[in-house]
Amino acid sequence: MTDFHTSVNVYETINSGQVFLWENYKNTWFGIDGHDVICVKQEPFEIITFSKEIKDFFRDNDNLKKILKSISHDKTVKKAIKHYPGLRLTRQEPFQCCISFIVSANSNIPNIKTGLQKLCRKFGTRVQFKKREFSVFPRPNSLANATLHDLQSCGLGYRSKYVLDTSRAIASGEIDFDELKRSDYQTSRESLLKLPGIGGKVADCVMLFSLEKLEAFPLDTWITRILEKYYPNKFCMNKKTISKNGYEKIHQLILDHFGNFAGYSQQFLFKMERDLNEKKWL
DNA sequence: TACTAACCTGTACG
DNA sequence: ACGTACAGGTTAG
Repeated sequence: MTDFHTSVNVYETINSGQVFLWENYKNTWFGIDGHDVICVKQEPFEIITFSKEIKDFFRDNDNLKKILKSISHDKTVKKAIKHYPGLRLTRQEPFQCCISFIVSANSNIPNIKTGLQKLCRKFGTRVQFKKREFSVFPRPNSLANATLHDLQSCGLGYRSKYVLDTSRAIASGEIDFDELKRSDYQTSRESLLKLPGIGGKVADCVMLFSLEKLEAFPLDTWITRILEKYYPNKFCMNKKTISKNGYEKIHQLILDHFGNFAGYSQQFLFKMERDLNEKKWL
């Protein structure tokens, strides 16, 4: 806890596929987190929010020592941790996280970022912070009352309909993120899967990055590739696309191997393999 | 139940 | 140049 700030690597964490609405100016990172803006400096470490709220966006209260020990059960994870010792999971505002990963489906990071920025500029309120102007993320109501046409104009493609209908479900109270935070993994997952545009992978992202479910392990194309490459035959990843039932079966095997903090191991593995393949971040 | 194609939209390759 | 493939998946059949 006391030496946390010297151990987190802001650059690595921002550039690990968890967040999209972050910009770097000189030695400072600015990020949109729901209706708030966060400003982070690495050296010396400093984190300030527009709302003046204290946020542990980098999850400084996690017992990292215990968690890293818990997930260090094979040489691949150990290597990834050694390579990215400052990589952390983030604790994000759930609505933005939810919409972000719906938008991320079958897309790429530059596209996702552009689409989300357009959403903010069109539907979010503008604020001044540190002599800069930001458009924060729209509230559920704003998107729920948007027209499909306006969402389309943000370049979201066929995901526009998903964003609209999911926003409506959240604005109406049909889905309550605070409740999902208190629920267990399975209950939370089943609720999320009812929303349009949310399948197993997106549900895991939302749960891992914003609903306190550290056992969530998003199974995307990269992780699938990683499991085939480094854990041959261990997780039965012989298929190109994972069926709904297959997803749950594999997740159980994942928990058996990586443990209850499997989500952390996913982040280290994902970061390592994407860098190895020189994929773009923010 | 298990598997496939279709899907908006940029951008990276050939 | 200009077409084609592909990108953090989900959904409808």
